[in-house]
Amino acid sequence: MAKAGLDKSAVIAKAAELANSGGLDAVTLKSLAEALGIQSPSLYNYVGSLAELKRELMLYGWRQLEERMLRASAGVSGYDALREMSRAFYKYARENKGVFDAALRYNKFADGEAMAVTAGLFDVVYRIFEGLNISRENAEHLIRTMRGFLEGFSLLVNNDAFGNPVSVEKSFELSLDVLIEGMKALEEK
Amino acid sequence: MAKAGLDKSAVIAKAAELANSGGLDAVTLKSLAEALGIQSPSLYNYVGSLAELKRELMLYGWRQLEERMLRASAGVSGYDALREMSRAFYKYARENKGVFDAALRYNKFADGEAMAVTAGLFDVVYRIFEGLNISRENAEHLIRTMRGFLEGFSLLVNNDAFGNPVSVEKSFELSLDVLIEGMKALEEK
DNA sequence: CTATAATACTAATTAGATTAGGAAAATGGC
DNA sequence: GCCATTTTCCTAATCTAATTAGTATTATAG
Repeated sequence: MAKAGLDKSAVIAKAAELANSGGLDAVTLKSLAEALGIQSPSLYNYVGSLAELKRELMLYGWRQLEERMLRASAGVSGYDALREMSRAFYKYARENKGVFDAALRYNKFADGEAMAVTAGLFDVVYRIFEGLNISRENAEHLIRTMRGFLEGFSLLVNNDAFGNPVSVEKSFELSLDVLIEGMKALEEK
Repeated sequence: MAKAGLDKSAVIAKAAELANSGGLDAVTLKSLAEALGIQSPSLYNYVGSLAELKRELMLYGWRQLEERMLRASAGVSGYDALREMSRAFYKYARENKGVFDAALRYNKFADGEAMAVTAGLFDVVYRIFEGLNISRENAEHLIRTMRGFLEGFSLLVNNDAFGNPVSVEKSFELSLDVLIEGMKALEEK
């Protein structure tokens, strides 16, 4: 049997592909092995279990998100940076449904590795908030507001949960307006 | 074999209990049957499959949410009603992690029954927004903003995704402030 | 050119969902 | 109260997917 010449990152990447095309539940060791042209037990050379594979997918998603968000906010500052970063987040979620689903579902502060992955992301976000004339304490809360909105809105869109035909893109932009105006109003008090 | 005297709603209720105590993944036909004191094949007298059971759990969650939100906003109007309703949503999510998870995960506008369940909920929300001096078109968008935030924030809290010790309750209240101030600012334009 | 490690395989086990077929309990009509 | 029907439950069997065990083959280091 010729070796397939795989490595862990290739396995994760293929799992990401499967997740994005068929949904996270379509990622099984069986389907993944088949997609890679090997037998499912062989996957244990790369991952410890199906659960671990999904966790890797979660980390993979957060790494990619960080990269996109970082890139999107480069060279921009203030509320524009916040907007650009939010759009990058949303765009990634829309274009990578399966991986995003994994990122959300296993989005826990359980261990060091998961924290390390999101730490970089937080650096970016904190830096943006520093340029926003917002107190450190409020920033802590408002970042949570943004996280909540971005993750929830993206999840809803990915689930086709908005039943009516009103433009989703417009809803997103208007939501950003509301959030930003709200933050500004808060600081003026 | 003495009959257990079950019916569909008792089965769903027990599934909800299992989901809330051990997480949605802890709900298997095996564990559910055991909790009910019957054998797993007997469950097919009440539900067509595991997938259908989870769907029922989703509907169960939305029905309960509607009831809570309706109750919370009774006798209140304007932005206070929005606040109370949001708090009721968040509270339910916090106190019913497993069911809420099911409600989110299967939150699609797939079929008539799912739409019927959430239709009542939307009536309540639309009525509140009518008292808010917000145009019908904007209301459509802002409801999505609120849904996004509420679902996302609740999910994050349930996943312990907020790693630092800053008060989550305060974050929630401040988020409502921001959202409401933002909406007001929007109307003043 | 060999020793070791890495990669892949087949075969077997396990858990859980589901199906098939049958027995016992409840129910409705008389 | 009694029978026919339906409902509820059971055991046995099947199926799919994860996982484990054990082995062969390919790569790689020296």
